[in-house]
Amino acid sequence: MQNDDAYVAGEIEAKWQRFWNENATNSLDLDRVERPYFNLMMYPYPSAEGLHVGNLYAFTGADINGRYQRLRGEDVFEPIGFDAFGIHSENHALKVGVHPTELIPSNIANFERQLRRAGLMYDWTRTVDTTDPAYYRWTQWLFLQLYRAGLAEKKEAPVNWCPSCKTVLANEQVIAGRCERCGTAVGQRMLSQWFFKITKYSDRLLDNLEWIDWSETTKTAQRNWIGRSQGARLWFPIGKPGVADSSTASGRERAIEVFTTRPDTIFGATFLVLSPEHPLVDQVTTSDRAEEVSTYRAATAAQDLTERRKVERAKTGVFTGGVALNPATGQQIPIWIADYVLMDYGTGAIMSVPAHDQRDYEFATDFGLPIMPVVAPASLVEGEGDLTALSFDLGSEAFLEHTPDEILINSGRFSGMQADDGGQAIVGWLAERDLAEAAVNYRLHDWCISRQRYWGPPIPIVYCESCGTVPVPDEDLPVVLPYVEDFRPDIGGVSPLARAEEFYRVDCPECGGEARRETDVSDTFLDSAWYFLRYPSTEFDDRPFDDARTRTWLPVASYIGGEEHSVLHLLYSRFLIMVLHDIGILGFEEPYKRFRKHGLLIKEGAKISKSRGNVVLPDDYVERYGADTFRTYLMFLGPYQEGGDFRDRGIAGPERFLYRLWDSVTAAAASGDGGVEPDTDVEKALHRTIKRVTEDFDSLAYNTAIAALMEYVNALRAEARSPTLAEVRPLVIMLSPLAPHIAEELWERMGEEPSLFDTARWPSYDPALLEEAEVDIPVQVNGKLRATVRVGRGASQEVVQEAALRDENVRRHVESGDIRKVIHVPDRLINLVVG
RNA sequence: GCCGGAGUGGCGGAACUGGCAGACGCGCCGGACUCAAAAUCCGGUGGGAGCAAUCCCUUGAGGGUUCGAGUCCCUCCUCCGGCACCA
Repeated sequence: MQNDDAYVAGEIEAKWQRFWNENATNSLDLDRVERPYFNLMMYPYPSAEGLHVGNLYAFTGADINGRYQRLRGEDVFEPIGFDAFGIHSENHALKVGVHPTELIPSNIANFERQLRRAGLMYDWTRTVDTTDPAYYRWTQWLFLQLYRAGLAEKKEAPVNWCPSCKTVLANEQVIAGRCERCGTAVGQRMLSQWFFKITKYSDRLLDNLEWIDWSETTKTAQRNWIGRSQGARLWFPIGKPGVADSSTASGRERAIEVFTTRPDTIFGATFLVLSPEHPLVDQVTTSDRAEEVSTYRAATAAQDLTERRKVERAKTGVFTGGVALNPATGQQIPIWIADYVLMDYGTGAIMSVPAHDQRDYEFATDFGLPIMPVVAPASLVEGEGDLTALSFDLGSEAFLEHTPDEILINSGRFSGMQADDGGQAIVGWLAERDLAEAAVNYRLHDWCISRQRYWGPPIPIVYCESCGTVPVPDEDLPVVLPYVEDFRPDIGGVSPLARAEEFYRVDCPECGGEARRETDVSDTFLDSAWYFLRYPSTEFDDRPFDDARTRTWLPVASYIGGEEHSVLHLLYSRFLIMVLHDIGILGFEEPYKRFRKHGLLIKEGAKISKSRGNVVLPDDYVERYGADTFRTYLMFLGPYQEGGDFRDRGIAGPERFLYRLWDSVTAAAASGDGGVEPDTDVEKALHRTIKRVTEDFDSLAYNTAIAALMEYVNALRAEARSPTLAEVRPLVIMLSPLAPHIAEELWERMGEEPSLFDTARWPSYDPALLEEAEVDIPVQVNGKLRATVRVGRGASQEVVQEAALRDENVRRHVESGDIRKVIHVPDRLINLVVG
């Protein structure tokens, strides 16, 4: 039989989406708010394929938080935008042969359609599109802010070069030696590029992690990326064989600087190794070794970066013929070059301590260099007389333990000291001759932001013969990206814009003379480093962000996004906001008050990817089951912050749940509250549910929140009567963040004023109702469960024990001996220990 | 190698500060409705022994702490993520 009142998702969802649009339900007056709550989610790259189920998973979880906070009385601002510049978009445009200026608008339109259909609470009056000149004008302005603050500089440096994308990449965009975008092995080139000096902020980026409220895994990833190492810089004077004298050696002139985390091992440094690219190589190389050295350097230069950085590879290297003085021992030690020493970490040179570094050990073994242990466990050298001339057998590898109970040996007057203390003492001692200082080294590099590509904001700089590097004046912004027919990248490392003469030929803003524009564009990650600042100020075209608006809405209250951006976007935007804070533009230095990563969605145990052919298209599911069911299903799959496994069959659960809930609520709407006595059991169940759902929503535990709602609906259905409105009204409110359309419809059918999100308030629970008058106490005998007894809440041990001993099964197990001990946890458990 | 996170039924996953392991859902089995099927509804469902009451086993493996361990400690294995010839 056809039920007129049946739940038809498609119709209901269309109805409420229309309602939200017509009534501007999801827009708010940003200047008239009491409790601003900026609910941010990572804006998508608008791909041609359309919205990915992973996008929707991310957005839905964030949207639920936004709707929940709104019901709790927050003034929630939930915007969305499009990260439409960048290599990703451009590569796709190249592939399909359509100009990005045509492609992007249609992709964005498609995304918007899909997002609207999915029932997200976006304020569509405030979107951001990074390719809009009204937006990137301010991206360029930000570049100039950094330039003026001395934090942007152009320098010749070895940079990562992707031969397929034909552009440089930031370190953060090189994953395991390969291009983040296309997977091609990345090489190195010396090019003149614009860098942002993010390394100046290393310590602050690290230190603030202590107090910001972020997912712990994301913080860890950032810590690893910044890679702070505590140690020392040491200088090894370059010596001519037979000439230099350790007793007089001092100062840093003509010395090789190394960084080490283990200055305590310097007495064991038996040779130095320079990176083949090191600038002092020519200086130390003797004429008889010159040919071999240059051959080796050429071979290294020709090598693939991925290949070079493989740990398992056998060590190679050559002797330069040069020697240096070990400033601690006074001995001459040979200087080698080897490609296992990297120019882009530390100083590009190392002191080699083969006894206590596995790499150095292998190198020394292969090339017959001396190995001298200088650190030993205290237990090993106990009772030995002269620690200054002691050795021990290393076996076939370096001794690396580095525990507090190790002492120095073979280390002159430092022998016998605890290793770390000794290290400090040695640094102090060498510092007297200006040959050492305590130092910190970072893995983090300056952020290379130049891209030799087309699809990005032109870097707003002009080069003039007489004035040099000249920033484009603010009033001349934006430097509009010109339409060029042929936007293909150039193998020679020049931007496509370098072929557009009408673009780059320009008068110098200072002297009016002939000048040339910078033809590189900036990295997409600069666009996304600040987009959230723009959302509250989209209507202002004379400023990037309005002061008052920014004070009201920022920093962001809640940010939710994928972990893949732990070290790219999230690090860059923290850096940028710190800079803007320091130059007095912003009043805060961390952009996101709370950040939570969402998990990864997989399908039937496998990663979702195009190559696997298991891509899930949200449109199909939304069409078939409705957005509400699909949203609920996605959130039910597993803990939101850990991800879930998408299985087609599973969607039946949430689907049935919504049908049953619909039936219960429409039945209540039909019968009303009249004539039914309040049922204390149902009431208690309701209050328990409110507590659980509230706590779960606070911690983004949507899967268990849904389970709690299911249990409550099951409890309602177990009653012989129809539920009352009082029993279902809070249920509908709690459901609404998950399934907003059906909730609106039921809210209206219950006689309430739409929109629910304006007229409803999140329910509260009465703690008194959570407490049962009687509780079931598990009874254990020797830790094994033997019965449960029902006693009054707060019953004493005597009462519980007596009740327990009335149970036949318990008596049987106690019979065997005396009760020696009783563990009673009030209202929880009793354990009789029988011996 | 270093740093994080995780291993629980046939499956996805629950379990607060150490206190009834397996919530909720999928699937499966049985029943009702139906000429039949789908849908829906009701009941069952970790493994083993037993007619049953009940008992034994069970949270990656092995030890330990405890009256009591999925949860804490030690050793190990596997998987996922980050970093990685990083000095």
